[in-house]
Amino acid sequence: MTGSDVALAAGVSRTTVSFVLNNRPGQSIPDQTRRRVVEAASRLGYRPRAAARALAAGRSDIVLLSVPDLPLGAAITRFVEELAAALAAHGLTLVAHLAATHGGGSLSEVCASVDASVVIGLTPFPQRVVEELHRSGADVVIPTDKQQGATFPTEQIGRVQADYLIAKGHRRIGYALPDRPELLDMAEERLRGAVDACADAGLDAPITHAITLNPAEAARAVQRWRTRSVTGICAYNDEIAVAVLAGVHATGLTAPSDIAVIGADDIPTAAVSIPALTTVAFDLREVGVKRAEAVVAILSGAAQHAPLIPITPQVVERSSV
Amino acid sequence: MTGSDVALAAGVSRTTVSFVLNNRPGQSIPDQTRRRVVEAASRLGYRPRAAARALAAGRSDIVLLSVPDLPLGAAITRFVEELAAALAAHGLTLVAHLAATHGGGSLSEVCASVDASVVIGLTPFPQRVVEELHRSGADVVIPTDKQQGATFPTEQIGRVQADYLIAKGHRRIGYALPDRPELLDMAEERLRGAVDACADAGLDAPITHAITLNPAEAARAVQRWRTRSVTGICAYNDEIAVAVLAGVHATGLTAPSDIAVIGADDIPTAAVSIPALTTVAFDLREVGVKRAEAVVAILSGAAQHAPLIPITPQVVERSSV
DNA sequence: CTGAAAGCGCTAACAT
DNA sequence: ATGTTAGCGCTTTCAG
Repeated sequence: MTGSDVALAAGVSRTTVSFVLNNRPGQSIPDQTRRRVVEAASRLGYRPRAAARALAAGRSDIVLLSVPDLPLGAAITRFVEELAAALAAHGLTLVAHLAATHGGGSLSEVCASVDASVVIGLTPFPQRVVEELHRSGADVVIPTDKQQGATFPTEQIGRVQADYLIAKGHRRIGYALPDRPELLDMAEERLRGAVDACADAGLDAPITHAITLNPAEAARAVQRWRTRSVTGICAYNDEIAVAVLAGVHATGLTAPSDIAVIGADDIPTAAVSIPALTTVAFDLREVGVKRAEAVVAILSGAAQHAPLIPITPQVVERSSV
Repeated sequence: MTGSDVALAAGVSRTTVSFVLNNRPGQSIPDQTRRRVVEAASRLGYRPRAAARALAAGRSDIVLLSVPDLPLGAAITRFVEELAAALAAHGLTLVAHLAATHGGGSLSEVCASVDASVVIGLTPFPQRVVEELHRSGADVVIPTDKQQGATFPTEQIGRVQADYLIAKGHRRIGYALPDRPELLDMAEERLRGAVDACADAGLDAPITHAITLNPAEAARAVQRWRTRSVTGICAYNDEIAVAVLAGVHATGLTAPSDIAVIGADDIPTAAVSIPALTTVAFDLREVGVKRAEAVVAILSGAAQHAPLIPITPQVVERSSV
């Protein structure tokens, strides 16, 4: 099933087939001919061979998304779906590279193997990786270290958490950090928002503790917060929040009366934790389509870098605060 | 940086470059020449262009994994990593297609766009989708409806759950099904294992209830189980298990004294639920490498279909049973 | 043992 | 407005 077959079947030349199937602008092809070609193509079940197209055009229509193994929950899924759909609308195809350590190495190899034109990450790629990626054939890599922050700025979520606690009357805030080092980058960003919120409210910066997913260890952290008279905890995410909740339970305390905790991400189990977890949710769907637009703009030379896309986190009130 | 550049730099022909870089067997190339080529290639940072290679060879080295949006937890991540690594060892590259509904449609489009030679799913592809995929250029698609079951059989996990409960003295078992319809296929497989275990022990089949991630609704299910004197619940997965736990708490009961619950998957938060969730974990790493071997075997014509790969689930004892 | 030559299926100048 | 032609970078018979 090649383009020539279609040309033959439609009684036109190969070029014409290419023109109409790619909807090449600046060509005035009679609707009559156009229709014949389209009809022949679909009748024959013609699918252009991606490799040939990429080779000839000098660039593929593959967008590679580097997905770190992070528990971002359903939000990230929606983001990916929306991104894929929006990209597809522009003729681009999204595939993902799942890696525990989203460093360089395997990513650039995959990039070369799939002949990706664009590589997208959730957090900025270090300059070293960016160069590696370009060497592997990527035309555009976003986000990069230099030009901007993460795909979407997550300080907002730390800020919303702290603001909520503060509005509820808490004056001494704690921040529960994850213990997994890969999460630290993202955690610091979220923490920053909480720090700012406290500063704006004239409060001390949150007292941080790293939390392990283990009730006994979480209990220790809770105790330390208590001795510093912390009454409200912002957790990096819902997993950590649930661990903190386990910690307060293990120390014989109860949330929210003794200590309030607010999570982030609104994972499915947040609603069924004990007590039900108050958390902040955010919708990444719009980020997905905005990202896609940015990619298209850069690819077409209409833009240099992808803009930062704000998110608007919203607290989901349940009973842990 | 093309193959000709390397040939020029190494003072050999293009053909020779291709031969040594691909380690083509049946050619006796002097180590001297071989070394010169390799050296030149690495010095120039040569990367063969995937599109050109795929076009000429008639097949790419891309393996596409269809990842449904299911909360399979960390296990799946390990599987993907291992699969990717094992595939890479054979010169194949793994990329993922993330889709909420892992039906046909977009999958086959992505397959065509990335020019994948192999498409792998977690659960069997319906015959219709298999054909679509082949039309999109996939040489091998696994698992298919006809030939075998899922990539790894998960009945085992239902069986292990029920066996554990039975060993603890429970005679009336309940099974907590997810309410999301996309999960039903997999849930039924797991349930089947529990049903078998009960049958083998001479017990009635588990009483099933669909569970929503919502304490009040879960409580209703718990009450119904109670009136049927169920004392032990197997949950489809840990999320559902945590919801059941919330249900027993909401009805004023406590686990495990009033009712025991065992989950599946061992998600990170299982350790910090209240009470800590007893669950069954399984290691998919070996499945990953076995799958990769099967793919290579099929691609080389040494095998027809991929074998079913057994998993050995193990219960992680905590305090909900 | 190495090189020359013919495409793989498609795009894009260039010609008609 | 359509067809002709020349590659894209690589693999792979087939000669030398």
